[in-house]
Amino acid sequence: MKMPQTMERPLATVDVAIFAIIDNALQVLLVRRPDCAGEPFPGCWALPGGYIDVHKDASLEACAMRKLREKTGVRSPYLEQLGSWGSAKRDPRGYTITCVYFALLNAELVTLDHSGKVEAPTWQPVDGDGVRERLAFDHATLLAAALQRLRNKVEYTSLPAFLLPESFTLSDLQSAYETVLNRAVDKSAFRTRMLAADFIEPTGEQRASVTRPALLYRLKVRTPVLFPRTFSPRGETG
Amino acid sequence: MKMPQTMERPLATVDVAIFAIIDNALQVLLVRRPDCAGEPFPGCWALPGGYIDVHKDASLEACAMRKLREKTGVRSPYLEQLGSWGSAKRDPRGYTITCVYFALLNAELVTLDHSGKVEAPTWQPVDGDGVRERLAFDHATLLAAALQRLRNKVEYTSLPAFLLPESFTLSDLQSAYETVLNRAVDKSAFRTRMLAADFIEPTGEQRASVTRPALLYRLKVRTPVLFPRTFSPRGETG
DNA sequence: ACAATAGTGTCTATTAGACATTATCGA
DNA sequence: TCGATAATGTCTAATAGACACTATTGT
Repeated sequence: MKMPQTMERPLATVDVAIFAIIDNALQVLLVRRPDCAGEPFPGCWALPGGYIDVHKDASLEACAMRKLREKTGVRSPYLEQLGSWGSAKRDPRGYTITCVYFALLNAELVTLDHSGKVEAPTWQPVDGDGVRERLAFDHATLLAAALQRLRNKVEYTSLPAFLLPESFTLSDLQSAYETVLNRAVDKSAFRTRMLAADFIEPTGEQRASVTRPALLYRLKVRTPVLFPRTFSPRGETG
Repeated sequence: MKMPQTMERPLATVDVAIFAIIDNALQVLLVRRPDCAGEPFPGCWALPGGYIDVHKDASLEACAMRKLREKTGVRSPYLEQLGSWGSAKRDPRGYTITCVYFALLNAELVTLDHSGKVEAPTWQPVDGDGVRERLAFDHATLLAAALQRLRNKVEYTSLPAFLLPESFTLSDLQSAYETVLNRAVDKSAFRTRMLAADFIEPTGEQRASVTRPALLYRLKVRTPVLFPRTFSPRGETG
């Protein structure tokens, strides 16, 4: 075995798929690749990300958190490692490894860097397994994997709660589930399940409305909870 | 942003947690670190792994497969990416990133490299969240994460089937589940669930025995299936 | 016949899902 | 009073779990 000092080292990056619900639709934050000579995929849309800085980033998660904070200003989103991709071909500049994270956050907390630069991050609605725009590198694959993980987990976890503001109603929560799942769920079963899972608690406040006011809830725990079953219409098993 | 060519690149490795059932116990394959000057953790137990070879390893999974094949001779185990860990401190030689995989295989397929070298791989029984021996680097953390993922998934997937030989009885399968879960499961419910999940099929053969012979089954699909519910004793929800 | 394991049947508590009904607000 | 949404109640089909029972082999 060669010594590590003489091994040819792959490039290492971190990319982040940042999701939020905007206008009742699941959206993902994208940036534009720089349009300079020598840069691959110039002007193309891509997931936010970049090289790991071995001096700044104490860990992979810290690196993902840094990139997320740089683009959105948000400091404490839900952040989960999705997986890593590595090959000689995914980047024309050579063998690269990317560690991909996905984040869920409430869009109201985001202050986008609207410096007017063309690279400025932009929300794009999710359409099927990705977005309408063509993405740089293998980012379409990464985004599809993130969406698959998200939709899969939403069936049996409290993840959509992290797309909501601090306090929310059960109807808000149900709407978040329905947006991500892209289908309606039964109200009664939904409420029973959410309350049984015991991860939210009433704030004591109500939300005023032109109709009957709804009780407001907040998260009891910052970590997602798992439900013992998946959502499934009657009769389906799996 | 610095150019990639001038960026300080972290070292990139792949480690594999390889599990099998031996003597009715879950065991993991470990190697010894070389006992040379300059090597960190000399003579210490560790997960099999090593540097990514940008010329040999077309992808991360190919790299994991290569390391697994080198240690066990097995070519088609169940292999799943667990996650990646990276920091400046996990290896005294500098900032490293490791992509960790876990593999499930049938111990009978394995031909260990018994060259007599002290680095030769050895099966060690899983004990709680790890093994009795102290592990090099942060491998105790990696192994604990692999065990947690495995045990978690066993509650709602067909993963234990990959620990069995080509053909097996339902009792074999149940035993594999019970070994990994470290608890008994009800026979009737277990059989109903396995057959309903429709991922195994009878081979048409029976296994002769001193008692009533059992029907043999084989996997219908190479990929694991998900059950709509977790195993759970009556009344528990979660 | 017996021991031992394979495989099935029965019963019940639980609960998801479907949907109807009631509650509470502003206008 | 009415419209709209919040919240709860009722009914039923499905099923997991517990456990008893039957089936099939070698000795």
